[in-house]
Amino acid sequence: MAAACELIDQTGTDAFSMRTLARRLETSTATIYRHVTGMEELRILVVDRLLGEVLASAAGRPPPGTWQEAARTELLLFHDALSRHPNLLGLFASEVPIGPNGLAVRERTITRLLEFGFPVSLAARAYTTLAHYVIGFLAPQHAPDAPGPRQAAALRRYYLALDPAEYPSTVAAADALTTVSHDDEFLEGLQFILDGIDTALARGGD
Amino acid sequence: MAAACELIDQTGTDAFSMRTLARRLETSTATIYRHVTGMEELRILVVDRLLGEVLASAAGRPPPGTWQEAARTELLLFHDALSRHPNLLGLFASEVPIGPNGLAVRERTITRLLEFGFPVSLAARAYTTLAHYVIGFLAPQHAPDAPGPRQAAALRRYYLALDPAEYPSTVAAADALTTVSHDDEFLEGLQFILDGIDTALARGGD
DNA sequence: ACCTGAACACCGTTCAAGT
DNA sequence: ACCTGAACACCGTTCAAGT
Repeated sequence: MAAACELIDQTGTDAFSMRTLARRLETSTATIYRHVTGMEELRILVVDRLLGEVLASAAGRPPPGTWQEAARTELLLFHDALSRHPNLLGLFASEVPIGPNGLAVRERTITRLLEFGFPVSLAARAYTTLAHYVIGFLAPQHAPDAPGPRQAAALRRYYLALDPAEYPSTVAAADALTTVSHDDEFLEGLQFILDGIDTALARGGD
Repeated sequence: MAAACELIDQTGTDAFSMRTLARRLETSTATIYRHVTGMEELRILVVDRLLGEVLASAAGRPPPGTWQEAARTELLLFHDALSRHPNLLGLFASEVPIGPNGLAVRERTITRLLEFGFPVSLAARAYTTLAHYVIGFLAPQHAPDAPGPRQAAALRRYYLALDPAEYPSTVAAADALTTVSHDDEFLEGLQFILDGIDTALARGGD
């Protein structure tokens, strides 16, 4: 798993294959099949390894003062771990992570919400919504050879070059759509969701 | 593009390749390269074709009464189009869709928000957050041979079989996490975001 | 008991050679 | 001008054969 993570970190998802991994481990592809059932399990285990980092990075933190703080911290830890391993992003789109570390992260987040008095059903819906947001936010970033800011600048130029008669709103919003920093955009979108959950909580959380 | 969409609809993303497409079109792969630059452009064009369906399905609808209604309608049209072509889901994770139909859908959604008095910056942030949510919500669904409900039932059994001492919150929330219908879950998560945007709008939308 | 070369059935992409 | 067979450099996965 360590070798697989390193390989993806260094060369990207596309160059990662059973064969390149076997070469790095100085063994053969057939030997890898003695440890995992196939490519799919390999990817699941790599994802779970990253979630292990998320789990570890939370150790020793002071307990959160509010549920919003708790939720924001959880999401930011996940966001930060993926920032350290941007090439792993593409692995998250396909499945609900249910490896040991995935379970532990989900358990911790839901527990935090319940501790702050959330009804179980609201905690569950809040959790899944937040999880969907963070996946959706991070998924497009892993486009090959898109180092982020450069892509945003290109997108901005593309929007600004559109015919303002046909696309008035897009042209007007070009800056707002593209020049907000990655981290700020993440936090601002997150705040919408947290405020919406707050509204539901105030209503009684049914 | 029609052949490519059909092929993916019928056989899934995995079985879709230059070779299978060429076979269906009764031509050779090299001929396809006379019309598109490669696999990536092909995927972008297929995505844009689906967004064309989204655009068309909105024609002739009555104008929305509130901005929440407008936003919900836009997102539901997108959601419905993907429900008709679940196998196309996997194509959405990788890039911001900027084909002609992608541009038109974005333009229409942002325009609606501006018409209801949104400041440009809030409209842009609302749009990107909603887009990220819908992508993140739909992305995991396209797992191969996962027909949805069956997978949810399996996930529920998996959660319920966990050690309640180690995963108390996950076990307690197992039902809430897995038995809500796909559509309801989508709408409930969406409502969090809409309420959060409402809060920002009431604050003045800065 | 553990490992692996070689094979099988695939990929995306290119290009010299045909019509 | 348009099309394509065949090639190139790859895949994931399997298994008979070796140590």
